[in-house]
Amino acid sequence: MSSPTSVSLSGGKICFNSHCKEVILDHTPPRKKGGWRLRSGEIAELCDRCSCAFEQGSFCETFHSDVAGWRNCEACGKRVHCGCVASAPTYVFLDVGGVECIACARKSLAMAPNQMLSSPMLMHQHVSERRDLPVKSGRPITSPFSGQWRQAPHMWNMTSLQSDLQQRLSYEFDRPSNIEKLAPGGRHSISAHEKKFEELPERIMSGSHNNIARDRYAHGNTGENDPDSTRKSVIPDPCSTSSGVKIEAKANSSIKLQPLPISKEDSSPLIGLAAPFSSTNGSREPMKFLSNQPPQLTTSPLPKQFYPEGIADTELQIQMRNGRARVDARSRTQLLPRYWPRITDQELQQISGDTNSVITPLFEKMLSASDAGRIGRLVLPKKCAEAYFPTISQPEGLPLKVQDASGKDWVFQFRFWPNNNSRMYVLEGVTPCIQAMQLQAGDTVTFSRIDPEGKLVMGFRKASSGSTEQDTQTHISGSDFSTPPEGNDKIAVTDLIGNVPFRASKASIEPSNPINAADKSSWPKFTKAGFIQQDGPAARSLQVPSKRKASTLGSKSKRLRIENEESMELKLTWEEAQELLRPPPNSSPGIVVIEGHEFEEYEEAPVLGKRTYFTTNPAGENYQWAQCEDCLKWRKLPIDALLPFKWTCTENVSDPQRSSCSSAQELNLEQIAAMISCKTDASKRAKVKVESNNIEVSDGLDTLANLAILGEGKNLPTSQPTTRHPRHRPGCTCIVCIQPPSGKGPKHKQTCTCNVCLTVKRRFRTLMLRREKRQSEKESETARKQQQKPMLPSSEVLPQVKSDPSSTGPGDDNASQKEIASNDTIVNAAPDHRRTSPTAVKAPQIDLNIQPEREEDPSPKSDTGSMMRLIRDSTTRTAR
DNA sequence: TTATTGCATGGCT
DNA sequence: AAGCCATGCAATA
Repeated sequence: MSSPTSVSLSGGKICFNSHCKEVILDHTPPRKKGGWRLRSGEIAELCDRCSCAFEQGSFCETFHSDVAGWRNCEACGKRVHCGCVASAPTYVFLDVGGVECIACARKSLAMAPNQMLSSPMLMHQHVSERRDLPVKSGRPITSPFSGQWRQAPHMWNMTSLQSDLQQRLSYEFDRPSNIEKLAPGGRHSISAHEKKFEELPERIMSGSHNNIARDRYAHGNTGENDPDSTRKSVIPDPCSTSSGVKIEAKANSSIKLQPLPISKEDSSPLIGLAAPFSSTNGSREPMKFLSNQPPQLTTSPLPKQFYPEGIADTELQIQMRNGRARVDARSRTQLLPRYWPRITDQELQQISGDTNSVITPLFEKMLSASDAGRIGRLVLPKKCAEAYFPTISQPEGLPLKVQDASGKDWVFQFRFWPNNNSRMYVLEGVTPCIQAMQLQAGDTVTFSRIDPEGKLVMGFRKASSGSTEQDTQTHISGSDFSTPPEGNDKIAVTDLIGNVPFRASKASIEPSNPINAADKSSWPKFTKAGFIQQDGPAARSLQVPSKRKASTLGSKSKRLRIENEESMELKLTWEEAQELLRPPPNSSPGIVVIEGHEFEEYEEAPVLGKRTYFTTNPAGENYQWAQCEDCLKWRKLPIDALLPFKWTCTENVSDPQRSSCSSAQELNLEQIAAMISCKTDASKRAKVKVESNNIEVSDGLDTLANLAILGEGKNLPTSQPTTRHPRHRPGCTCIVCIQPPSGKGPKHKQTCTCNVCLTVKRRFRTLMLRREKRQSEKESETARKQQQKPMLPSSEVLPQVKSDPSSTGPGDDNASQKEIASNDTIVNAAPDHRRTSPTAVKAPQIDLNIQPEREEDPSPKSDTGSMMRLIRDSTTRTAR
C-alpha cells in the first residue's frame, strides 16, 4: 500500500489509511491499539472506523479487496491478505508453505494443546513483520521441524511465541551482556529463525517487558488491556483450551523478569528447577544446558535459572542460553518426535492446578519395560536430558527434584552411563514414583516445567487413556472413558497426570450396551503417540510407539508384566488414592467392579477431596484439620470427615461454633504451623508456608506416601531423606520407605491403624454399604429379567449363580454372586467358570463377596494382597 | 541367593 | 552410517 503520512492539520491528523483520509481530531485520544506498526516504530494512526476495521481484521477486506496479495487459508479457505501489514495479524505462515487464518491456527492449536497459542499480533511479529526476515517476502519459515510439523503447521509459529516468553524469562538471567551486538558478519550465516531469536534480546531490552510488543513489535494491539495482551500473547489463549485451563500466568509472575523465589530447598543439594542452579548445584556442576558445550558467552551475573524450552525451539533456546553455538547449534539433532510433549489441556490443568502458572511441556517418554520395571531406572532421551536437565559431568550425576502433578516432590538421581563414547542418561529411583502413578510399560511420562516456580513436573499418561485428539475429546467429554482392558491396568480409568481415576460414563459399563461390550474387548487403543494398545494380559504394556518398540517389547512381553505382587501394591495405591475422591457435585457415584476392584462410577469426573491433616491430641483423640477455602482458617474435623475439594467453614457441620469464616481459629497460627510443619517438614515440602495472616497448604491428591507420611511419620527424625522417598527419613515406616525400589517387601499389616489403612478401611466400609444396596437392586432386577426371559439358556446366568455356593460369603449370598456374575459379564462377556475357583476358597474370608476373578487372571493375587486384608479387617470392624 | 549397579551389546532410527 | 537407547548381563553388595 502507499505510505500515507499522518499529517498534522490544524484540526488533527489524517487517517493513516490512504483509502480513508478521514481527519483525526486532535482531541481524539491516541489509539495506539488501532493500527499497525510503522517502520519508524510508531503506530499508524487510524480514524475510529479504520481502527475498528483493523482491529476486527476486516481492514483489508474493506480497503484492499481489489489489491493483489490475497491468498486462501489452507484450512478453511478464507481469504487472507498476505503481505499487507494491515492483515499481518490475521494469518500465520505454514511451515510447509501457504497460510492459515488465525482462526484456524487457533483451532489447530486447540488440537495440539501442548503448544501455546500466541497472539496473532506477536506471532506476526515473528513471522511476517520482521523486516529483516526472509519471511517478509512471504517465504514460509523453515523450521528444523518443518516437515514434521505438518500436522500442526502453525506450531512452529506458536512455539516460537512460547519460546519468546521463555526467552524473555530466561534471557534476563542468561543473556550475555552484548549478545545482541554480534558482529554483523556473524549473522550472515544464521538462519532466519535463529536471527529471529537472536534479536529477542534487542526486543527485550528495548523497553520494559510489559511494553515490548506494544512498543516495538506488537503491531496492531487490540485492546484496552494492551500491556496484558502483550503478555498474554505468549501464553495460552484461554479460548484455545476447551477446558478453560488456566495456564495463563499472571503478568507479574510469568513475564516479570525477576529472580525466581528461592525455595526452601535451597539449602538442599537436590536440584530443583525452582532453585538457581548456581546455588543448588554449588560448585559441583556448572549449571548450563549442555554439558558437552561449555558456555562461552554466559556471563550473566545473575543466578542461572533452569529454563528448559519448548521443543521446537530447543536448540534456539540453548543457543540463547549458552550464548555459544548460534551457528553450530543447528547441527545438533533435534528431539525425536516421539519425545515431543503431547500434553493435553487436562494434563496442563492438573499440573497447574489453581495456580497461575505457566506450564511448559518439555518432553515425554513412553515407558519401556526397563523403565517401568523394578530396576527403577528410567532411561532419558539423551537430547532431552541434556536440554532440560542440569548438566552433569560425572556419571554419578545429581539428585533431581521432580514434582508430580499432585504436588508431591520426588527426588531421582539424574545420572548417566558412558556408552559408546556417548552417554546414556537415566533417572534412578523412579520406582516409587512409577508405582505411585501406577505406570507400566507403554504408559507415558511427561516432563514439564512450571513457571514462574521453574519446577520440573512429571506427569503421566496412561496408555489406555492416551491423548490423541479424539482422546482429548474423550477427556473433555468423558464420553469414551472406559474400563480397563482385561488383564490390564489396575487403574481402570485413569485420567492424566496424577488425576484420580474415574469413570465418566456410566453407560459405558452397562451390560446392556453392546457397544460397550465390544469396547471391553477392543479397548481404546490409539493414543496421540500413535501406539496401539494390545488386548489381553499377554499384550499388557505393549503400547509402543514404533515398530521397533513393538517388536522389542512384544518379543519380551513376559518381562513387561508386572508381578502379581506388584500389581497388588498398585491396587492398594489406587484404592488409597480413592480416598481423596469425591463425587462430582450433584452426582452420586455408582459402583462397578473391575478386575475385582471397585470403582466409583461417576457421570462426571469426580473431584478431589480436600487435603487434611491428621492429628492426635493428648487424650488420644484423632482429628483432622482442614483449611477453609475462603478464609484460610483451619478447622478441626472428625477423623472420618471427607471434605470436598473446595471446603469452607460453612460446611463445618461438626463444629457449629466454627462454621463461619468469621469465627476464630481454634489454634493460633504457630500451633497450626507447627502441626503442619510436623507433618511436612520431613518431606521438605515447600507447599506449606506461613504467611502474614494465614497458612497456605497446597491441596490436591497426594499419593500414598503423602498419606503415609502424615499418618506414620509422626516421629520422623530430621535427618536426610531416605533413598526411597525424598520426603521421608530413615526410620520412616511408610509403605514407600519400607519397600525396596523393586516394590517387594513389607506392607501395611492387617492390623495397621495408620491413616492410610484407616482411610482405606473407612472407604471400603462405605463402598460395601453402597454395593450392598446395589446388589439388592441388581438382584431384583436380575430376577425380574429372568422372569421376563424364561427361554434364556440357563447356562448364561444360573451357573454363575449356582455353580459354586461355597464362594458365597456369609452376608449376602446369592445377591452377591449375581453381582459378581453381572460384573464379570460387564467386564468380560465370557464364561466365568474359572471365576469361582480361586475366589471360592477365599471369598468367605471377605465379607460381602466382592472378589470376582477375571477370566484372564485367575491367579489369587487379587485376594491375597494387603488390600484384601484391609477389606477383611474393615468388614470385621464393621460387623462389630 | 537375590537385588542392585554399571557397562556392553545390538536393534533400530 | 552414526548414534540412540532398550535391555542383557556380569560384577558387586
